[in-house]
Amino acid sequence: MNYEQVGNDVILHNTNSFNICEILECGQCFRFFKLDALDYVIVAFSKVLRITQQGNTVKFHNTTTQDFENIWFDYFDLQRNYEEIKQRLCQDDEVMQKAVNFAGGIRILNQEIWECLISFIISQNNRIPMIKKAVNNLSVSYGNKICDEYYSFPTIEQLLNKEPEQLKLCKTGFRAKYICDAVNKISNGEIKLNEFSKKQTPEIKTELMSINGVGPKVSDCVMLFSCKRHEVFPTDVWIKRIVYKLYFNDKDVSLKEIWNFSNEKFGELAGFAQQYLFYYARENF
DNA sequence: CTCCAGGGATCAG
DNA sequence: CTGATCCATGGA
Repeated sequence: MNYEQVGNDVILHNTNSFNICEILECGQCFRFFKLDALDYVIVAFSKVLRITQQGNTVKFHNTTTQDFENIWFDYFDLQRNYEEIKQRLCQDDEVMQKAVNFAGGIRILNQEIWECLISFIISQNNRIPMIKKAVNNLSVSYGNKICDEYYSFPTIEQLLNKEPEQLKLCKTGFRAKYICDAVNKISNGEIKLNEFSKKQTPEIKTELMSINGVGPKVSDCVMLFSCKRHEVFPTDVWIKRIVYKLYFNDKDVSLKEIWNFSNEKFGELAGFAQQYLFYYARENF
């Protein structure tokens, strides 16, 4: 892979394991807008980025080499060798071979922790289109306008001292009080998001789960999608279904059995395996 | 109309 | 520790 600045765009050549549709639609991220097939607008880090793709050429519109190197390179996890990851996961595993064959262009985005946390709090018992709407409503109501109809996700300060009833206007529903609790615990220093990178995974999980409305699934998503903890295996209804069906011969198993299974089978690659399986399950069952 | 969604809190046994 | 019920909201 190599890249070059052409006018106002940065163009990636010879990109492998990269499909912008699969990356965005696989459920890890909620702040994007589809303009066309392989033509998306992403809002992250208070910036608006349009991406188009043709084959293994990816164009980042209206950006600079500086932003590409400082923000988007890590955001899209471009330093990681996904070919090797896929090869290791598919070794002696026909299920994973199908999943990877279906969507081998998935990459795990490295998102901002704060936004990721609030987004996945909203995700509980909710549907993806509704989650996207609620997150966007919060951004329009409390964030800053970046350009056109695009707004940055609100900062912690911008959500400070808001009542649950106010946040419900953004269609967050019963989760509004959970958002308030997250804001409070972070703003009073009880939870320090910027120290997560120094901590062990179980320690982060305990801290996240001290927030009302954050359980094992939401905390695993936050750790996988914004803390680079690839050994976790976020287990929701879809993952349960596909793991039963494809690995346990339709036998209903407990959460702990699924975690033990993923840990033994996928180990440090469990998070990647989860994304391939999740997208495969969502689109095919 | 009813049912349910990328879960988790709460309560009963 | 395991299971049932409820939660806002809106689309099917």
